[in-house]
Amino acid sequence: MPVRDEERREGGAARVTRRRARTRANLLDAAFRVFAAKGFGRVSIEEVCEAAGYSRGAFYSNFATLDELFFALYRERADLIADQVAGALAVDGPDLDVPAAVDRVTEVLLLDLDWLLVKTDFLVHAARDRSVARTLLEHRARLRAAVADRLARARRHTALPAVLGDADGAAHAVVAAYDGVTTQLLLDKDVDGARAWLKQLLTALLTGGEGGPPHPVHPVEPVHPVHPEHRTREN
Amino acid sequence: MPVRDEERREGGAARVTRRRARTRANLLDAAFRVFAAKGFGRVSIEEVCEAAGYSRGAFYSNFATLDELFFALYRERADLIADQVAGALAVDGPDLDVPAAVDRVTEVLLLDLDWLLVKTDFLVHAARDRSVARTLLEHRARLRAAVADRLARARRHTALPAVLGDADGAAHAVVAAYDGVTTQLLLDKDVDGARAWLKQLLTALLTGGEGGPPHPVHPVEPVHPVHPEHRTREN
DNA sequence: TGTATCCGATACACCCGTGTATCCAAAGGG
DNA sequence: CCCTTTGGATACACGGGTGTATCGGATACA
Repeated sequence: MPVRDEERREGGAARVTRRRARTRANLLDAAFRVFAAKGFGRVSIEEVCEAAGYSRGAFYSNFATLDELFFALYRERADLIADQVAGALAVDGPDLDVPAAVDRVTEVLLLDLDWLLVKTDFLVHAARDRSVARTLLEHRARLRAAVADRLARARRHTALPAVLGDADGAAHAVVAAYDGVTTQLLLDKDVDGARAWLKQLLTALLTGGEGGPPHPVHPVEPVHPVHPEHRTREN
Repeated sequence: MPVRDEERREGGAARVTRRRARTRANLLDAAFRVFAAKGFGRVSIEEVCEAAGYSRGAFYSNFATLDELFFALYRERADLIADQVAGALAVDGPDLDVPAAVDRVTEVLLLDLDWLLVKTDFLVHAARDRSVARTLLEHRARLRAAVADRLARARRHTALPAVLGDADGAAHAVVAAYDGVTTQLLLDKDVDGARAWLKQLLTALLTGGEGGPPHPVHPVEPVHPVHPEHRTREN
């Protein structure tokens, strides 16, 4: 039987490790592609292996189950994005330029449609598994905390609307807006529109209705004039 | 081979129909339960039939594929809810009491966690199928139109914040808020908290920061003091 | 370079779900 | 009340994915 990571040589680090790490990464990459294309629920272990150019032996040598791989995949990418967001929030000095920060964060969050697909699959998965849900909630809490922290430090400049409560409440609102825009984006696939719309929403929430965006892009538009193939006029 | 609905007797309506309608309804009901419990991706035709107390023959006599059933199921329930929302919006006279309407709509939208689960599954499904996505977008557009219409008629009383644009923009924002809150709700399962939070968000969006809710319930709370078994303190 | 170790490929047995074809019983019309 | 039509059950053949055990080649260290 293959050994997997548990209980390697006690003395020190594993011995081979290099090849192993590569194939593990390859499997994760392939899985991402396949999951994005067909959805977690419709994917078999074989498909992942085939896409990665390995046989099932390689898979079982690195993961016990497809769920485990999915979890690892999510963790990896989610951490990566969390870092990017943190970076986008940290650019300014000690004080915060809200609209600029909103722009930067929006850019990062709505970058890759495939990631949003996979992330949503993972949400659905977590919604039915308490332990998975817990870790997902922790991730979100971390992100939210970063936002809240940043908002709190900027508070003296632009006062937040009272209805949202403190900075933490505002951070919750930011996340909710992000999730809401994501949902729509998954359906109409209009990334640019979603970005514009998210910026607008965040501005509305954080400034309490003042300071509309410089570009009066058709605010919320049903029509999608952007690149993709053909679009329905009814969104 | 089973016949299915296509091309029944030309002269008039089908002949038996009664039994058929019952079993179809039963299948849909059972499917809803099973989908909610395990997720669309992890459900087989057999499981649905077993849950409904039928054999696979019954299924293939009523549906061609599991996707078809899923689609029918979604349509049915979504229409039902759309009606309820329309009802909740129509209660007031010609003019609108915004906070009251927000309460009623919130109550309807966040009623059944199982429905939210299934709905999200359907979203994931639609995100990868253009035609399915189109019909889902139409549903959403209808709902949004109802909201926008209602908001437009109430505009003279409470002016909407300018950043959102017209009533249609505001309606978009309402939907986004709903979706965002739903996402969080799927993870923490705190229906009451989600309701309160949605009300608050909508109020913030529609009144532009004025008129906080009468109950100063812990605005956005991480801690969930409500009924369910045991909760993590970190949400 | 030799060699012990590890990793991934291959082969096998198995189960589960699918789809179709056939058949029996229930339902409704006359 | 009979008889035609219809709906759902049963039987069958099949494909595909799973998990495990075994084996040969690659890899890192001395």
